[in-house]
Amino acid sequence: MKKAEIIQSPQEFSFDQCYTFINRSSKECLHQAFDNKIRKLLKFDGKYLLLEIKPTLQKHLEINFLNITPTKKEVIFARNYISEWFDLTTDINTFYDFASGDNVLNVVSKKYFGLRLIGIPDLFEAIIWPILGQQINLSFAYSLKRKFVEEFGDKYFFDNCYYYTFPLPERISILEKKDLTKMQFSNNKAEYVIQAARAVASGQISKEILQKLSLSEAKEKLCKIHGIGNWTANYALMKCLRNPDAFPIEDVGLHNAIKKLLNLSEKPSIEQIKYLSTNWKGWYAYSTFYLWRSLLD
DNA sequence: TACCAGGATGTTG
DNA sequence: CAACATCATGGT
Repeated sequence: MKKAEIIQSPQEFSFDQCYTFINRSSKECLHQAFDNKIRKLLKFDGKYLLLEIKPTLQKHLEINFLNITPTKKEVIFARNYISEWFDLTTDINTFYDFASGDNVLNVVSKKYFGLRLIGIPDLFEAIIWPILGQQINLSFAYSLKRKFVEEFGDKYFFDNCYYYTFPLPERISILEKKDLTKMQFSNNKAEYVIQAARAVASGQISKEILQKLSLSEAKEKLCKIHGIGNWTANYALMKCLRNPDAFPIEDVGLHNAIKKLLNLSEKPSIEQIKYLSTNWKGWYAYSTFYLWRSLLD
C-alpha cells in the first residue's frame, strides 16, 4: 500500500463542485472521472505518472500514484500540478463579497460555493482546445480533440484502459495540413493548429513570456498567431495564465448563461455584457467560469 | 429544412 | 469600417 499524498484545500473549496465541472463531458479524453474520483496521466522527466484524486473526509485532496512509487521530485511535481489545476491558492473571498451584490453573479456565486477555476496548466493545450472549439458545437469539438490526442499524444495502458497525454507542440509543428484534415479538421483549423504549434515549439510563445506581460500585451502577442483572435487569447489567458481579468466576452456559452440567469428573451449583446460586467474588475475570469458552470444545471 | 454551435479571417461595399 | 461569406459537421 503506497502512502497517499494529501493536499490541504482552502476553506472556500468544494470537491463536488470541481468534480461536476471536470466530469462535465463523457467525451473527455484527457482524464477520467467516476465514483467521485479523478484519474489523470502526467508525464514528468520521461516517466508516466498516473494520478488518482479524491476528497478526504476533511474535504482535502488525496492523491494516489496508481502505477509507480514516486520519488520526492515526482511527488512535488504532482502536487504542484494538482494545486494549479484546481486553483487552490487563490483567495476567492473578495470574489464572493462583490458577487453577492452583483445582479448577474449573485445567485451563481452562492449556488456553486467552493468551485475553483479549473485550469489548463499546459499552454499548448490551452491554445489548441479553444481553436478546436471555434464555431462548432462542443460535442464535435470533443471528438476532434479525441482524434487529435489519440493520434499524436502519448498513450499509457493501465487497469484495462488507455490514458493519454496531450500532444507536444514539437510533434504537431512538423505535420502537414492533410494529417489533420483527414480527421475532420477544417482547412482553417488544421492551419491554425499547426501555426500555433510552431509558435510554441519555437519559443515565440511560452508561459514564462506571457506571464511577464500585461493583459493587453499578452493578448496582442497571442493574436499575432494566425487563428487566435480575441476570444481564444482570453480563453488561454484565463485557463492557463490565470489572469484574473481575462474575459472571453464573445463566448456564446457566456451569452447563453446570462440570458438564462436574467431570463432574457434574446442573448445579450456585447455592449449589454460590458455594461453588466462593469464591476467585475479583478474577477472577470472567475465570473465567466461561474457562469459557464451554470450551463451544466 | 434551416439555423446555430464555447470564432477567425478574408473580401466586399 | 461594417457587413457578409466561408469553414465542416453535429445537434435540434
